[in-house]
Amino acid sequence: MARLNLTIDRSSPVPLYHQLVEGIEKAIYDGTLESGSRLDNEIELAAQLRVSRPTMRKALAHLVDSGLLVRKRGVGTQVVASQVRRQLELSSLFDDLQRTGGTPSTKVLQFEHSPADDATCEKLQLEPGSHVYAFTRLRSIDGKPLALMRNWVRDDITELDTAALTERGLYDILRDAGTNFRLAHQRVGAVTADNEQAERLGVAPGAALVTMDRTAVDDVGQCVETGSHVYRADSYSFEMTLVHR
Amino acid sequence: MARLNLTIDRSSPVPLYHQLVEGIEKAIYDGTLESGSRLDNEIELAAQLRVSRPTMRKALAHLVDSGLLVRKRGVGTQVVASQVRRQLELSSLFDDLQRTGGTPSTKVLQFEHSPADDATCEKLQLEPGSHVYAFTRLRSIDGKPLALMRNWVRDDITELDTAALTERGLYDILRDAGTNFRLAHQRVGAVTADNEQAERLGVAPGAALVTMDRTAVDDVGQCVETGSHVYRADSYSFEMTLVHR
DNA sequence: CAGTGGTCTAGACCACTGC
DNA sequence: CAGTGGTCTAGACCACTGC
Repeated sequence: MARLNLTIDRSSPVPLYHQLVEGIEKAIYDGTLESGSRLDNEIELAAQLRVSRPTMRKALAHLVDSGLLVRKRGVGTQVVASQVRRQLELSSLFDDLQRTGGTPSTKVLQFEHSPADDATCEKLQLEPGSHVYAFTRLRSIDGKPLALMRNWVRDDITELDTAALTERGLYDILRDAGTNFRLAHQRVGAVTADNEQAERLGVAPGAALVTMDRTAVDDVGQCVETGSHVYRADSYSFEMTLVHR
Repeated sequence: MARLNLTIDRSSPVPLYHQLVEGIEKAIYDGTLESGSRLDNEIELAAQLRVSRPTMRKALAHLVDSGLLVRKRGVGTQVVASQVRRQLELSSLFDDLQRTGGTPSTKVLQFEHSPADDATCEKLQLEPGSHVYAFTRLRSIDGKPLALMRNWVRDDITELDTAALTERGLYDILRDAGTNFRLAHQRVGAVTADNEQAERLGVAPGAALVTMDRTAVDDVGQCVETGSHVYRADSYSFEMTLVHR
């Protein structure tokens, strides 16, 4: 039962519970806390680290949610098996593409700013006839085509154009314009490539593609963006970790 | 700004915060709390419902996590747009298949209880040469083939056989045997059907299939099960909601 | 039975938001 | 500036687990 050896900085603007999370994460990843090992009980941990029990609990709950710890009443708190943890990785929200490591590039195949059809207005919760940005991008990694992405974005957040979308990711642009994303709903499926998709993505017609439809919501409950993407199945898959509450 | 009108039962074994969650969920779904409307601030809500502020906060945090509310410091708490909520649905852990509504049936195509290969031992974190259950099932809904599922399960939880797997879902059996699932790591992708898969699933060779590989962990950090599944893409997709913390 | 996490309270102080 | 959610404390009591 390894004793935690963290230093907490009370003058830091970083919340105590978050310092605890980071410290424990680090201890798990560098091996101080071994895979499968048990932690002291939360009351003792709180005393050792000189924080209140609720603060300690908040940190532990966060680590449970992110899949690093499992807890059981009457039993204790354990570090989850490393085999599983290794898969978790850093799969944070919306950075699917960066994760792969290569250099991404984007080509804007089509761009317009025009009245949205009814289905799009419904999805983005806009008045019928509202204008939206609609565009199609081809995303490549190290020059190799990976994804064909069609998106619709509300036009009252920031101005979009082909140049901006070529230079930067959509979420990057929207975040800079003050959007705080909170929720995304995704549907992932499969399809075979039609002739156009095959040509754009450099695969044979009939090759398997991963499809992803997404709608994203910001911190004031507003639908900001909806998109319909296809990815080459030979070089892309979605990873996710489900935590049972 | 709709006033919440819930009744809290302090003699109930159901935790207060959970009663609050259920009450607010109900108010959202039956329209008492309209899409996009603002709730009173958490201190007032706590006073109205005669609970402490931390308890109220715990309930609200849960609703934020499940995608029904969005909060912003200095601004307030709002109900998220109904278009998004409608998609969230009840996508709880591991009930992917039940969700579709039809009557599921299962045919066990292959079943063995034998020493696992090294890759499987690694995944399930077992000593090399340990025995595991390995089996392949065909899952149909209303008689229509939907999924071809290959699984490996540790053998020290409960006894498995073809009859049990034909009658009941794997997770159902394992839960009954005392397993409390906590985590699952999934990878979802796409592939085209080979001849055998096509025949089993009743599609043409080359048709698109959704692939899913999963490893599941219980509440003591142990890997219980790993599986590799393929689904007909024309009748199946994965839905998920990502919440940004 | 002792050990553990789970729930709940009543408060204090603070940081961010929007006018 | 008033209004809001975010952080933190120190405690009480309870329910489940495994021996």
